[in-house]
Amino acid sequence: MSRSSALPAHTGLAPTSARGTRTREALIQAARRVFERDGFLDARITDISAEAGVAAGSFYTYFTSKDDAFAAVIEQLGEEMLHPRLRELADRDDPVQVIEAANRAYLVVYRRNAKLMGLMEQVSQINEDFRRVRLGRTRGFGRRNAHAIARLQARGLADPELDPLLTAHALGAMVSRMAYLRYVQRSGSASGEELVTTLTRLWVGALGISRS
Amino acid sequence: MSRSSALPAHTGLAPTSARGTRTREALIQAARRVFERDGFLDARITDISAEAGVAAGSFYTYFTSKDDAFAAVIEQLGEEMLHPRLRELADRDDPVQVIEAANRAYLVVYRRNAKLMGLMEQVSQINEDFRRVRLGRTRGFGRRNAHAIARLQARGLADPELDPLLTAHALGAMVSRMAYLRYVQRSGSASGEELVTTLTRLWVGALGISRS
Amino acid sequence: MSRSSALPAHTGLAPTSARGTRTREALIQAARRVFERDGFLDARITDISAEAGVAAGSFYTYFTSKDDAFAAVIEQLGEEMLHPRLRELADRDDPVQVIEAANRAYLVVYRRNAKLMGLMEQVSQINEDFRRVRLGRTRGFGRRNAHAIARLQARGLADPELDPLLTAHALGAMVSRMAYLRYVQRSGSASGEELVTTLTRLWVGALGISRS
Amino acid sequence: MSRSSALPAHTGLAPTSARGTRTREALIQAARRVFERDGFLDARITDISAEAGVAAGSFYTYFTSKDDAFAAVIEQLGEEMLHPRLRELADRDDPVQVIEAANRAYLVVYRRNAKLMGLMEQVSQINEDFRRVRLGRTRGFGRRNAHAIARLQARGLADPELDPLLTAHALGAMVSRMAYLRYVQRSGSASGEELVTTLTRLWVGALGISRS
DNA sequence: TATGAATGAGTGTTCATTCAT
DNA sequence: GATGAATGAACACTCATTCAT
Repeated sequence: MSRSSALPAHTGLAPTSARGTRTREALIQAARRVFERDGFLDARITDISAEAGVAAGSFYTYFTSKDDAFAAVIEQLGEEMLHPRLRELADRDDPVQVIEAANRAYLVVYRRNAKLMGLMEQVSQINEDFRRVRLGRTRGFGRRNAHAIARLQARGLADPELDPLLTAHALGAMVSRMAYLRYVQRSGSASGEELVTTLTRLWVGALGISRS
Repeated sequence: MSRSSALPAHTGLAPTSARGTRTREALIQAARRVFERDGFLDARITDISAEAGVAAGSFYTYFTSKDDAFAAVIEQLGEEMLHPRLRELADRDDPVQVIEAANRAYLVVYRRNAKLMGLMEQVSQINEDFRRVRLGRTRGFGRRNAHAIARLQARGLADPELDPLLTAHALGAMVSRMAYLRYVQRSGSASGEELVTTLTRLWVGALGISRS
Repeated sequence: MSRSSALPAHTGLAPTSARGTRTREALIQAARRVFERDGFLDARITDISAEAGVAAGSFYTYFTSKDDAFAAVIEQLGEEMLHPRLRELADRDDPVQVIEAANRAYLVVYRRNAKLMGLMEQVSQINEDFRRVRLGRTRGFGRRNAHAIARLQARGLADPELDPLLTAHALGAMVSRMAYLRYVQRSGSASGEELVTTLTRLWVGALGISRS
Repeated sequence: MSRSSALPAHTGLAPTSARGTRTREALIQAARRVFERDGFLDARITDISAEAGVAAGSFYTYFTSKDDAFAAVIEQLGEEMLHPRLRELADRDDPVQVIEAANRAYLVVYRRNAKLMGLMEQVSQINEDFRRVRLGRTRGFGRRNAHAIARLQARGLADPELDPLLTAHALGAMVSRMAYLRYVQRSGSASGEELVTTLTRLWVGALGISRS
């Protein structure tokens, strides 16, 4: 999935000179700082320009709007880290270990990018384009995890009664929401390992995986 | 729990006359319609006044701000319906039935108030006060459900290894997020009963409740 | 000079009942308090009504506007106390004593009504009507004092070269401005007696009255 | 005395380009015209912008508020011309000539800037900051003139009984108030020279300077 | 490319005043 | 007379976006 189809269209100039590349990069970094500091709504274009050390007008040399700049910031995150994924759930692997590894990896990355994840959450509620993009990603991850769950069912390792897609969405939502509550809202005092342990145990139980 | 402790302070006049009560009520209904139609950010005070059939200034007779009006709209929801709750988990009841009833009740109410629930989600991302209020409620429900889970553990019906509070939060988050995705984002095509069935099965499995 | 010709026309109802008289009086007292507390510009009609313990609309039963209410407040002062006046400068009196008595009397009254005098100063700068009224009074006092000065000149007691009217205005302005600076602006630390002594000495010297 | 200590803080941008300087200057001139025409309270920001031939928003590029713009207008006056001052009262000079020169100079400047002086008077009654600034200036001039009077006393030329500071304030107030009445309020018909003659004679007599 | 001044549409908010009850 | 809810004109101010230099 190319970025251009996933995120709001970017129509600012693609920098051709080294100087341009530098300015653009400075603006993206500045935008990230300002967004994280003030939130998306309160972030002003002039603040971003000032933070980047360029004139107000220069912003529009590289971005068409605040949304556009936000898209550029988000792009850095990479889509891979936006959802927990049961990678490489090879048939010979221990599913519990795979689940635990996926949850741990997700939480670690989430925590490291907590400010930005919170921003994503915020902007998704404000901007229709981002909401759509985000929903698309959520569905994609749901499908992939659903596939992994179906494999577990086929191997007789998971509760065959469960709808794989609904289950994948529900368990994914559980993990990402807990990460949001803990690392963005700073709710609770659980350590990362406590979260991993509990969430994994919930996954395993929910999927009906026997702990042999 | 008194409203004043749960929602941002309201400082507009409390109407003393019947006419005032009527106008205030008309404004709240109008605000709800405008919020649901345009979203919180795009809702304009004048639109609300116009929708209520009163002069622009009359809005300020009853509300101090858009936030204040939103709080009045939300108040109608009542806190009880904002989270799934394991009510009356009496020791003699079948826990599976209790869980299923709680999930069903929650999803039904959520669906009926989907627009408003989506607004809550949005405003919580925009307004610090609402975010705080919401987080407080989430924690309250978490504590209560944690208590119910601990009871199940004490009765030997639920996995004793699980941390009751984390578990309560995680499973609650799973349900509310699925409701949000299905009824606000309109993602997927699952029926309400399919959601109830799957979510309940996930709860039961996750908690390690044996289906006798 | 009748009040009605000197102050902005009052068109509110003249109260006919005892109850009406009481309400009107309460509003005047409330207006004075609010004006003194908030200044003329920041005083709101509703504040005055509230301070008087009546409904907002009742204000207009007795006054047509904020200006009108202010006029009613000012009326209490009486015009006599607004300027220093050389009263009873009988030919047989010692002019120095007369001047000193006039200055002392003025300063004492000014000090007692300092808040209101400051308001007068303020409103005169804001409201054309009051400015005119005030200027008319100033001129009236100037004429009367000019007459007294001319009498002193005729008796060979005052510098015959001085223009009586200009002199009367100038010395009057000196006293009233000092009172304003000291009691409204709270500038300086001079006592009332120090002011009287110095101002009187300045008058006497300025008029060329020999201290026999 | 730096401007920043004397006038309310200015927080608008300082123009860096020639164009900006021109626009700012145009706005100040426009503000002066509008203030003089409509008075401070009735002057609207949009009128000032329109008068300057710029867009409404441009006002805020250079000023933060109406107060701020007024401060910029006033700055042009310069503090020197705001009060009569006994300059260069060298010991060998004839004090009467010095006093007369000071009064004449003050009245001439006052008359030339009468509209603005009236505005100062008005705004000082409305705006706390300006009131304070103005009072500070009044005190400064009072101190300087008090010093000059003390020198005259030391030389045996002025009444030694007079308190120099009170006297300086009183005589200064007399002159500035007469200028206000004559040139702002347009009271009376005295010519400038008549004012100078009378005021100087009053000063000289009040100070007890013998006309040798 | 960079600059930064200029633009101007868009809306919240106040509060004196009116008037139905 | 008293009430207090309703009115609506009026204006300041922001800030994304443009564009001449």
